[in-house]
Amino acid sequence: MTIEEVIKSTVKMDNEKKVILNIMYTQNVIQENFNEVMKPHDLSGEQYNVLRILRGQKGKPANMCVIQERMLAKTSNTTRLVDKLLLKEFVTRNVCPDNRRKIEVLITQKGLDLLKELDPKVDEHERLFAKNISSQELELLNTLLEKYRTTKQN
Amino acid sequence: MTIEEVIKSTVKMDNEKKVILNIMYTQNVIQENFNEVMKPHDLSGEQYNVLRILRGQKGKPANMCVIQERMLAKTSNTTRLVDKLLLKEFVTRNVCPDNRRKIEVLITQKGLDLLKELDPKVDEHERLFAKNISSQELELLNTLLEKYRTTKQN
DNA sequence: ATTTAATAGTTGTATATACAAATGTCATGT
DNA sequence: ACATGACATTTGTATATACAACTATTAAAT
Repeated sequence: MTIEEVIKSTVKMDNEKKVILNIMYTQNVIQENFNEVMKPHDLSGEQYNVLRILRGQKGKPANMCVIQERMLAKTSNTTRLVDKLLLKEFVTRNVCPDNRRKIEVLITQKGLDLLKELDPKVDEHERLFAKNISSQELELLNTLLEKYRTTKQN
Repeated sequence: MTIEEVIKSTVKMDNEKKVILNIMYTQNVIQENFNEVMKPHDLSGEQYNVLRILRGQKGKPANMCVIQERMLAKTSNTTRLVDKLLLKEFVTRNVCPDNRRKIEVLITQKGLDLLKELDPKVDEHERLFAKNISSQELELLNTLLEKYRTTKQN
């Protein structure tokens, strides 16, 4: 389905506009599919993202800054995401003894178990769309997106 | 900046995962930039989107269904978006006389004036990223995104 | 030692997203 | 006419995003 069909546009659109709509809409499709994967586990996509970051720490505690800078959506509110994960006992949160401004967030065994259960589902989700294009095209798509978003200063 | 640098990942990531992160992050970058354009006018990106759809109706009233199906984010709440636009007097809302279940939403002159003022800024926003790649690459990017998101039933 | 600035995180408010339930209206069958 | 189901929209609730204001702590300057 072309992006014109998606938004039921009848007028001709130039490629500059089309690419923006294509990126926005594709992100939407991916996200909706991902949320479907998470839904049976009562986890939002963003909460999953935080858990994944914490696992990546490999036992080293992460403070809020670290979580924030590893997230895709740089403006999301880490405090409240961690609140939700704390309620579900997927993480622990403690004041850092060396610097009491900082917080040490750690993933619990319960959190690690959940991630392990989710791993194959997430892998499948990633392959679902990727298998629509060849591996050369996949690599090209990555290169083009990176190039597209990197605005040269001048 | 590669996506690995963005999320400060040290481990090797396969292209299936990378492309998802690239799409998600690129959408984020575009959206943040777009919100910056809208901010001085106290308009959210989604409110702008509804106004743009209404202008596209060329005087023909749009009901909620029509607005919804033309929006990129298919699950967004049109009622409340229109509420906000109504408060700012950018649209009118009336019950459809032929079918009282339906609502006729129309853009006002004030709304049209605002869009006219925004047009050049939106054009500039679209070109900002597009000029990072050639027109052939732009076309290729559109094709790849479309192909990527279109999952074959089987 | 005290002020000032920087840093880390939390909280408040408005808006948007996601989804289910509820309301009101219309179309159809009997 | 009345019940039933479909349709169009609204409302409620939980979560997330965007952003500014606030609190607490630490570091630096004098």
